[in-house]
Parts: sequence; structure tokens; C-alpha cells
Amino acid sequence: MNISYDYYRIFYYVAKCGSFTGAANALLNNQPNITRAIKTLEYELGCTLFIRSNKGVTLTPEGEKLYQHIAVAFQQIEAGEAEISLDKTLQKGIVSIAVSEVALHGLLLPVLENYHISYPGVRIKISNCSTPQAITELKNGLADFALVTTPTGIKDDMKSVNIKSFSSVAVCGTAYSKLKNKEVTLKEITEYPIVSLDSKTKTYELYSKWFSDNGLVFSPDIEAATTDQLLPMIKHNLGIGFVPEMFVENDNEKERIIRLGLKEKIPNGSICLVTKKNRSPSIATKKLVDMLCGVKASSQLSKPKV
Amino acid sequence: MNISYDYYRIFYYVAKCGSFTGAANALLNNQPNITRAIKTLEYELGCTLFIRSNKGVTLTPEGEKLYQHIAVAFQQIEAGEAEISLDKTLQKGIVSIAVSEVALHGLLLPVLENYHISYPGVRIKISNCSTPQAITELKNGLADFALVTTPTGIKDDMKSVNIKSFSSVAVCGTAYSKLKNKEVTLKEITEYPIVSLDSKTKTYELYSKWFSDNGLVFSPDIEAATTDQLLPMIKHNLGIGFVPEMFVENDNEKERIIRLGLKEKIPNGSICLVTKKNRSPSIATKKLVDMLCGVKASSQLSKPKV
DNA sequence: CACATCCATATCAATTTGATATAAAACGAA
DNA sequence: TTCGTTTTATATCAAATTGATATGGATGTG
Repeated sequence: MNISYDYYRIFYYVAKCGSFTGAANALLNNQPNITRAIKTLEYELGCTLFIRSNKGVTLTPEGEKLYQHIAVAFQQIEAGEAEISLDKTLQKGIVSIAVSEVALHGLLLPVLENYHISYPGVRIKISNCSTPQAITELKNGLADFALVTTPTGIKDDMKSVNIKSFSSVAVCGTAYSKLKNKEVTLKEITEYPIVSLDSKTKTYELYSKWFSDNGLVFSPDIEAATTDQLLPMIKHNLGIGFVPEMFVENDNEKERIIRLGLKEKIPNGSICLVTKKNRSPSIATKKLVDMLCGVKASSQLSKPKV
Repeated sequence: MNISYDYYRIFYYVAKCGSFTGAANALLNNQPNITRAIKTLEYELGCTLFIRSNKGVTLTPEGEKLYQHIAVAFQQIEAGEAEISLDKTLQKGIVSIAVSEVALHGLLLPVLENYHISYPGVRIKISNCSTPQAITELKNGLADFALVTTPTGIKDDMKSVNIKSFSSVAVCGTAYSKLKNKEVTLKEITEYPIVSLDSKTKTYELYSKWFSDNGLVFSPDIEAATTDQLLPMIKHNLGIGFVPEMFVENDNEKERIIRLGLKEKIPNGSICLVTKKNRSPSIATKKLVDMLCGVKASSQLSKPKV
């Protein structure tokens, strides 16, 4: 048995409408087609489904039984179509993001603000963690994508694209006001206590390499767990630190922070988006990724020829 | 949205098989068609449903959601097809019959014996009652059809066809042995006590009319509720009675019954099948009706042209 | 590096569907 | 009754879809 399911749809509408003519209208089709379709269906199934009369049709006992099933089936299909349709309009959905601190403040939060206004129905789950942790979350399927700072150290089955580079500045507290408004060298800085992120972070690695490239040793006196903790320490004059510019910009106690005019250029960090290669993003995810990348629209589906 | 449901079937099989090629085989179709169908479906729905790879396809999040619904839907459709198919082979079903006593013994039981051997899966519900009661049951939808003795007194929305006429005989108990082997007239009979069915039955009406047509009055001394009760009364010599021949034939105490050679011909009764005009019989019902009418097969459905 | 296994595309014939005109049957109202 | 309306049934043909085959590209395997 291999009956066209479109015939069942016609059957469904005829049963609901109680007439061939009515079903034809509901289906934007014509009555002779409905007559033919039902006749074919009856022939295929080997039994009469409707009793015809001059004022419409009614189900036979067999038709009745079939209808019990078909009605459930088509309500399911319609529910499925409705769900897809909702997803498509982004009235619903959930996006999980694993994001490192710099990426959160420097990229995700501002974009998310717009995204949330455009698609208030999409729920967002943010997991704020270090770069390695973010990669692990992505690997374990806990996040749809990760936003981290380079170097990422991604796995084979992941893909990473740079989205935005950011510059950092060297800052210190007001106790070091003698350094204000004058050019200092990196070597001079090593004579002061240095405040840095945890030695397990990629940022630590980055600065470590930069220092050694300049013939110096990066040996912080104080290590903080998060960038957010870095600035208070600096404000309390615990030492000099390298902080992404945006953190300084956004701070509401700027007067307690002194930006140093450093001779050497601090290496740019870069925020990149990491995705799993074999995983297809949901529409809500794709849209957010598009916004993060500054892309207008994602690839269109095309209608097949012939 | 007006997507061909056949595409959903293809989607269903692709999801189940995990590959376009596999689905093509399962559906006795070819892979390029599957590719085209899924591409069309994706275009219509406006989202990607499968992630293609060199070793098959997997569902995207949207495809997954759709599959939840489609799987339920198609299991329903398949269940519906299976049920129809079962009905068609008469492996299942139920037939309710309202039948009067004469029709039961004279027609239904012998036919039912064969029917039940042919279609053991069909359950049969017999409601044994008087002709008017049988008509009422049919009217109330409690019976699929009625088998009664004429005159039926059927309603407007019912159709009646004569199936079999039966002859009755005048019988008495052994106490009346002097009537044995001689021709008696109806007038002579009126001199003996008469045993008859209830005055509310159609049979009573029938004999009443017959007597009056012969210038006599039908005034039974004893009225029985059912034909089954008639013969024991006659055997106990309570009087002369008119009994359908088959009841006498099938009796296992024939020696206690004397058949009278009556001059006047006893009017033939007729068993007829009554159906509701606007109600379509189930396949199981139709088959039984066919057997009762001695018909080989019911009308065939034809395949529509072009 | 050849080979097998996927999916993608192009093409064309065969089939199905959509649309229109028209018939037949049944019902209700004038 | 007869006419008008409403229903399903049938015939027919163009348009669209589907089925089938050949072929190409990507990827993984011995």
C-alpha cells in the first residue's frame, strides 16, 4: 500500500467540511479534483469512505475509523508546521552561549541588547567562564557556540573565526601618579609590582610571550581570577596591570585610574567565535551569530529547479 | 502554507533511515528525487532540516522538532491504514442484528454458521425480539439491520427487501389424533381451542386477516409470547396452532406433534431484511447481508480514469 | 591512488494534478 | 408541476510534478 498522503489531506478536509465542494474551497482546489481524489483513495483502500448525497457527504463506518487516525495525524503535522513557523519568526527558542569575560563585555552584551529587542521571545543562557572552560562547554554540547579571546586552543572538530580585536592599556592607581602623562617603557614597568590574570588563562600566556619577546620576564606579583577583579586591585594601588580598553572606558570611577603612555605596543587581543563543525545551529543561534559577525542575513534556501 | 504531505512522508523516511539513499530504497524511489523533495520541503518551510555529510544526513534542531510531530502523525496514518485493511479482510468488526424469532431460526442461524466459519474475527450481536421491537432497534441505531417477518410496518427512512418466504403448518398434540391423516377445513379448526402468538404480533394480524378473509373469526384461546413457547403448548394438547414448518421440522420430539392436512392454504410468511436508507453498512455487515440474500459479492469500487 | 559511498544537478518522459465545461440527481419554492 | 439551486459525477486537456537515468563532486578507505 502506497497511497499519496495528499489524498489523506483531502479526505481530512472533506470529512471536516462534510462536502466535496466545501473541501475544494477550503483547499483552494476544485470539486472535480476532490471527487477524483476521494474516488482514487477509496479504490486504493478498497472500501467506501463517504456516502454521497445531494446535500453533501457523510462518513461510512470505515471512513469514521480512518478519520479518527487521520485527524490526530494532521493535527500533529499542523502543530509541527506551526512550531517551525514560530522558530522561523524567532518568537521562541533558546540560545546557549559560553563566553569569556572580555568577550562578554567587549562584544556579546552590546549585541545581545539589540538582539533581545528584536527577538524578545528567544531565551538566552550565558555561561560566563574562562576561555578553556568555554571550549569545554562547547565540546560537551552545553553551549551552542563560544565567544573567547585568542589564543583559543580549539579542538579538531571546532571552527574558530576572529570577530573583533581589542586593544588593552596599561593602567595603575593614583598612588603612581608620577607615571602620569609621560612615556614609559615596558622595562620600566617591570620595576613596579604587576597585577595580572590567573596564570592558567590564555591572557597570561599572551602577556608572558609578549614580555619574553621584549627580552623581559612576565612575573606578576598578584594574580586575579577575573578581569573584573583586576581593576579594583589596580585602584587600590596594588600595582600596574594590562586591561582591555573597554573595561577602563566603562568604569564608573575613572578618576581613580591612570592610563600609562607605554612605548611598546601592547599586543591586540582578539575575540573569536568558536562553533562545532558537525553541529547545525538553530535559526535563533544563527541569527545571533550573524549579528555578532556584523552580517546582514544568513544564506538563503533556494527553490530546486524542475 | 500548503506543502505536499508526500514530502513529509519522504522527510519521515529520510529521518528514520539517516540517509537520502536509504530512504529512496525504502520508498522504492530514487535518490535524486529524495534530494529534490527535501530541498523543496526545506525551501517551503524556510529552514534547513538535515545536515548533509558524505556518510548520510542528520537532523538539524528544526528537523528534530518537526520529526517529533511527523513521527506521531505517520504512525497514526499507518495505524488507520492497518485498521481499514483489517476491516477489509473481515478479520475484525462487529455486526448487530435485530431479528425476530422466525427469521432467526429460519434464515439467520444457518447463514450465520457459515459466516462465522468464514470470518471468525467478526463479532456478532443478536437481539432477538418481535418484529416491531426489531424495527425500533434499527431505528435507534442499535442494530445494523433487522430481519423480520412480514408485514413489517417499516418507517419512511427504511428499506425492506423480501429474502425468503416460509410456509406454516397447522399442528396439534397427540390427544387430537382423530384429526390425523384426514383433510380438515379451517372452519373445523375453529371448533377446537386455538393456540397463537401474542395479539400484539404481526403474525397474529396475519392470521386474523386470513380467518376473516375466510369468513371466520380468529379467536385464540391461548396466546404465547414466542414461537418457541407455542410448540410445547401444542404438545401438551392445549389446542391447534399455526407454526412455521421449520419449527416443526427441527423439533426433536416430532412424534408428539400431528400435522394437519388443511384444505385452505395457510398464507406464506416472508422474512425480510430491513435497513436504514441513510446509513451505510460496514464491510462486515455488507458481507453478511450478501450472504443472507444469497449474493456472491457486493459492488466493486472502480479506479477513476485519468 | 583507485574505489566506494554519499549527496547534488541536469534532463526528459510519464504520470498526476488543476481547471473548465457539462451532466445528472435531488430538493425547495413559486 | 417547473424553475432555480445545490450537490456530486464525468470528460477533457494543459500545466505541473514526479520518476528515472546519467553524471559530477566531495570525502573517506584500503
